Amino acid sequence: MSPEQQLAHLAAGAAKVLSEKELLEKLRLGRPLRVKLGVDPTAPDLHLGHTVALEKLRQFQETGHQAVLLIGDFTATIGDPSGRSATRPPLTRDEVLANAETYTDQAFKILDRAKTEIVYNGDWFRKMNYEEILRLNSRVTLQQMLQREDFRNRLDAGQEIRLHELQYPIMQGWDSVEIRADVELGGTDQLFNILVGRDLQKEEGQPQQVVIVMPLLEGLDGVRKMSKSYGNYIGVNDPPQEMFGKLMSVSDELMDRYYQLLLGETRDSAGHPMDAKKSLAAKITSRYHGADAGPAARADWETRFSKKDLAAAELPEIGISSLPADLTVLSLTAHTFRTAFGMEKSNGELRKQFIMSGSVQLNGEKLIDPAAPVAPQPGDVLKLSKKHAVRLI
RNA sequence: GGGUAGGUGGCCGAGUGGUUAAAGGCGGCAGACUGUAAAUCUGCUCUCAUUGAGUACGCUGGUUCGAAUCCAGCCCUGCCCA
Repeated sequence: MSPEQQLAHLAAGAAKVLSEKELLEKLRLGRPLRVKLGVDPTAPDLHLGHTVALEKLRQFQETGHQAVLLIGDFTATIGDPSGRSATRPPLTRDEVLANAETYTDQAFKILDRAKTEIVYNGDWFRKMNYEEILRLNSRVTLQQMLQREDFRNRLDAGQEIRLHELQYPIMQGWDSVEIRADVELGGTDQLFNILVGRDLQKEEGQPQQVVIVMPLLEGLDGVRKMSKSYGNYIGVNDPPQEMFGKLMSVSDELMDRYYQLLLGETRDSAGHPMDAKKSLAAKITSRYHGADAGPAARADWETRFSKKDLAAAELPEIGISSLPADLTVLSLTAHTFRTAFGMEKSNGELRKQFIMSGSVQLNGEKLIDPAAPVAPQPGDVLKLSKKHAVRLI
């Protein structure tokens, strides 16, 4: 590919490229560019929001450039204040390292492991002494930091900003110096941090990195960005059925967004929105679970939700022998939620919401008395809610 | 260091001695309707138990028959001043 073709390919879908001109110049150097993507292992699981930038990194990789995946093991113990209205609780080092492990494993569902350089910023930050930290800090002014929207907002709203949070952009910027990054990728919320990297590189006499920021992917609620802490995410490791199901629950508007950001396509507005959504869900499920997984999840989903044929659907199974003694509707419901779905529900919640509302059904028959004894047989289907059902074996 | 405002349930936010487990909103969950969409409607939303009980309004003590509400000390945050 010519530099010009590369440029078009690599800039596609970005919210902002600073600047295309600089990127073109770098591409014309004819050497592999060092493309940095920093990941913040504050949560172990990668979700589709992360994949937007990872996909872009892969495009660079496929075009012959060097992907540098920076694990922010040190910075994660601070917590990136980006886009946050409150201080984030810090993680311990062990938590961070454990997260980083699963994180990279999942990242390599997208990236080519053999061609990816992985670096940990703890490697340099842990060695810094106070003198060096002061020197680094002296290069940035408070005013510069306060240009950042989220700091500014918090300041204006009278919310606390702890000083260590101000360090985050500086540290992220220093990472770029250490890596000698030619390009840094990130979400739009990373723009400021990435720009700090440019400043620091300039001071160090390095060529400045090109900034490519990708749009932020909204989470399942369609409002806030996808994030583990909002609980509105689709994990890369979510099982196929769950992934498919979550995608089916998004609004039509959000579906269009997902088409654009995750598939790089525009949704065909001719067909029924539901069909478009099924197609989106199948494609994404296939992407992370293999080509067969999407169609399989789709067929399964249709059996279960379109035809409402629970008897024929793939369901989690629960052994009758594992059930507690003196089984009542209440204890059966609690046990099933816990073992099949890992959900702890209070008795009041189970009683009032699930049982007495008629949500809990055994083979389609409502079990509305929490205290009533039940004796499920092998093959019975226990439905807890529209989205939760199991087969007893 | 001084002054001042404040700290209420996941969040926001009422509440200033007693029907206050604490109005209202948001969020969340369940149901109806549907396309597991949107919109709408209904119910639930501290915990345990069948009516009932326990725990809860920054923390610790105190006043009182009774406190989220009054008093004292402490901790924390914002703002103004130094």
